[in-house]
Amino acid sequence: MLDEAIAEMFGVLADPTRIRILDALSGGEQRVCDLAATVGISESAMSHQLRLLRTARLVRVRRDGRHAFYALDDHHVIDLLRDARTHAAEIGGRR
Amino acid sequence: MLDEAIAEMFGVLADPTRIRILDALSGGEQRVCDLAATVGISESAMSHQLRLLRTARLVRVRRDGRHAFYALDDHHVIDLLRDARTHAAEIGGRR
DNA sequence: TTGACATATGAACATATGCTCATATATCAA
DNA sequence: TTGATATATGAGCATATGTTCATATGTCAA
Repeated sequence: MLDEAIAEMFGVLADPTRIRILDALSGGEQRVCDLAATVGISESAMSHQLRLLRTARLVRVRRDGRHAFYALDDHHVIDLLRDARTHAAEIGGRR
Repeated sequence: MLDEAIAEMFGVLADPTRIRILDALSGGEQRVCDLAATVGISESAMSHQLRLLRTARLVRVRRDGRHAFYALDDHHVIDLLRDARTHAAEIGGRR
């Protein structure tokens, strides 16, 4: 049953757009519109993606007036991305 | 461009069946038919899944006669699963 | 070689996913 | 309050994904 939860969280990470969003957030919190510009998708699409990331607890929101600042939720996200990068780099090197 | 590769590898991990396969393999190498029985899917489906895992370099094969023994490819796979489990457990605890 | 077993793969189908478009909600400035 | 801006969300569409069924390939025993 935990496998289901783990697969679900990997599923949220299984999209290049969302990886780019998390990359962008690794430098610190950012507003939705700035993230959209950085990543290169519409603000609507960004909102949809952020909802997924929020639901999966990969990011968290801090609201201030009419802005919403998103940030990485905890250190495990960083660890996961680092391990994934290391593995991907090794695969790439071996190929 | 690396984001694409990373997302692709997360995509391979984004399925409970494949997580169960990797779990099963964390105890050591296993034949296709045994894996199928353990995980509870047909041998055909298992073959398809193993091809995905093999292509993603998450598992490797050792062939011996008419059997094929599959095993986890490298330590990064273990690390990824461990981090994912830790994160998932924390989320579960917080919910 | 023949027949049985182990694994691999292609086609097809049903479901899931990410985007766009339209619209809703909320906050601030004038 | 009114208009502008920032974010959120529902519906719909096109594509991707996991399974089954059928079939192919390969190995061993008789």
